Amino acid sequence: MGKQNTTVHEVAKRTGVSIATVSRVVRGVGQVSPETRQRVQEAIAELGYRPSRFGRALVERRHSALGIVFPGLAGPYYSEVIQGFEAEAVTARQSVLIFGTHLLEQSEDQVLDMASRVDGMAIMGGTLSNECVQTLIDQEVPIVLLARHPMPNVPTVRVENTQSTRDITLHLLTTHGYDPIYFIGNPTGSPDTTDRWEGFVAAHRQVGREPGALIRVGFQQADGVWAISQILEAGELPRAIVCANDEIALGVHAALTARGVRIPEQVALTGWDDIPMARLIAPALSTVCQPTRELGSQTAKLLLARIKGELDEPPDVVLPTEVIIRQSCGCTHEAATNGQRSF
Amino acid sequence: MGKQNTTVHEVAKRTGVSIATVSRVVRGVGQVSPETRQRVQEAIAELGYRPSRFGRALVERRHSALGIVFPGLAGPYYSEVIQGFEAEAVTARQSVLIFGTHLLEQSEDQVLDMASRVDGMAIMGGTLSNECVQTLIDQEVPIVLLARHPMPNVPTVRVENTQSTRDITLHLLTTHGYDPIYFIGNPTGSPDTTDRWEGFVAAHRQVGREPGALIRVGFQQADGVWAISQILEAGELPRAIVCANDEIALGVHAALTARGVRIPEQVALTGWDDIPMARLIAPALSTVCQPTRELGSQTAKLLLARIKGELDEPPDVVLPTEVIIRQSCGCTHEAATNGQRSF
DNA sequence: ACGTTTACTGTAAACGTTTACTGTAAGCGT
DNA sequence: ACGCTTACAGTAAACGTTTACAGTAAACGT
Repeated sequence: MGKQNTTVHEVAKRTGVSIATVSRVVRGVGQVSPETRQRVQEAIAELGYRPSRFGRALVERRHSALGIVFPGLAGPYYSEVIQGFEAEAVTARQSVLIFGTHLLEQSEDQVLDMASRVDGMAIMGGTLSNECVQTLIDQEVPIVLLARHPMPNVPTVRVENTQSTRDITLHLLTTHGYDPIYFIGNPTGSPDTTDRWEGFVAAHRQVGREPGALIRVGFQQADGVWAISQILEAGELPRAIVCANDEIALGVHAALTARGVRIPEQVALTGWDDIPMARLIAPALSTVCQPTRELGSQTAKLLLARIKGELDEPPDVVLPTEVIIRQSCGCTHEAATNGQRSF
Repeated sequence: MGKQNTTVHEVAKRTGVSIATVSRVVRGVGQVSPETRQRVQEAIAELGYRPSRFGRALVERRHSALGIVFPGLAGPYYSEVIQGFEAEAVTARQSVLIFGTHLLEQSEDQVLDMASRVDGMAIMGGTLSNECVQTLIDQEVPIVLLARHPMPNVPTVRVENTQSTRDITLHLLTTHGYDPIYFIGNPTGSPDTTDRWEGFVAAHRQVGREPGALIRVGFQQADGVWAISQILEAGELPRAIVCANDEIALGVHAALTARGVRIPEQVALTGWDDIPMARLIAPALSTVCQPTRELGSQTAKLLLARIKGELDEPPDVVLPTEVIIRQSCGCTHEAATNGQRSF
């Protein structure tokens, strides 16, 4: 709204009716005679009138907008989740305000600011400190946690991480007999990764082995490359690598390929997310598929219900994931399967 | 703001002062005796009062927020631009509302909606139809175009595309003598790509040759993979490939490597953007570096000036780019240079 | 002692909507 | 002709701020 020039009053004066009538025409409610409606609509068109969000929001006491705060990392995963969220919001005639923290610490103020522009917000992953989330709760901002560990009395939507990562790690350990297996990712960087690391450890315990080394890096392709250089600098390559997500795995794949290391003959590899590129590299990446889009849409649904006050007992929705076996783990093309559903 | 319970009135009543005084304390302007200030601040803390955006925005007639609409594609380029934009906005104490169109057509309504929540907006690339932009202009929404061809009377920020793409193409054509050279990307998909394709064609004309084939695909890694399968299906590989961006080049790189095609011995390759992964693949990617972050920050600066009405003649800012020669074009490590600045 | 400045605080009018309530005239059944 | 319903339209009071203006008391200079 550039200048916000025209108001109901001007439309009313021009048409010779009261502002109440104009308001009724604009919103299509109440009773207005066809000819009056017609005249008002003409005046609206001529003057280019658009109702001010200010006035409307003030009296309606709501913004008709949802917020989502996410780490702001590039990559198809985040993009997909947000699309799912938006799609659901749009059908409920709500706008979506996106805020990417870029993993910066000083973003608390900005989050609070966003809270004053929306009717409720979704908080994705470990983007915000628990104190910050608590502040939001104290201010009675309706929130739902997305891909984050639940907090008391807050609805949560996430995917099953531990069991599926345990399964895929067990696949490497027992089906293929690999040893040692490294984990690349930062378990303290996101709740999802925390759980995946836990699954990785659980698999090793289950077969009575010590978990392999943890290479603690970020979430992007470049981090995967960096991890490999770290590993090589430190000594030998492991027999297999479990990556916290596909982006890292893509970086690892590129780095290993660049150095002539053969996957999976020398080093086997798995990812997480099943992004489009996963099936396009050679060998195709064994990974875990999560319902990314549904994650977003479920979150939006819950948030909308929360705002309406329809949520009695805040649920902790855990969506199922699926281990996808391709070739990077060492399976042959024929053996590859899209089966094992976790949770 | 969940319930937006407390108002100035309650704080005022509790403290025994008028709402004007409360307002003065909150905003830190005007004269208030230290002890009154103290009492008011205590009441504010106790009641957890936070001023309502509604009321404030209504009387101040501004949102204190900037909007940015972008394609919503995954990848570090967009992420960087937005970070630059946000950084600048934050220093001007403005919030940023992000809207990703996801290249969907039906987004006009949502853009208009966003326009009613911000004081001005940046429009990135070919995300919006010209009609839609014109609607915004007609509604006197302050806008600035980002990585898009200028429109009359609208400030624009973009980077130099044509000349640098011509330069890097000429490098392949003359320094290396490659022929034929293909172009992978969609010239109608974004204004940047339009200009890059133009530079590609210009280079060929300049040496009296016909431009090689255009493989029209999207902007992501998967599109690069797909392009290679298309090319192979159609017949021979070209001697070199110019990609519209680094993401595509990464996909092409992965696809060629997977098929055992040697880069640059059999097929040389260049990208655009100089994303972090560009230098990390083997051979390192020759590309064009653009000041991504500055693109975002300049845009925000211009937008802020535009909103304040400080912009007399809307400028068309074109930021310089730089050809980065690494090894994927066929240069040896020694020959690699970070020199040739375009524009 | 008196006018003038100074420091502080309050009153009330915006800002642009929505909406409960009231008013008016026409239509209708008897 | 009379009362009752119905369809339409207007009045005015919110909603939660900011801010121009006015008011009051103390301090100060002469």
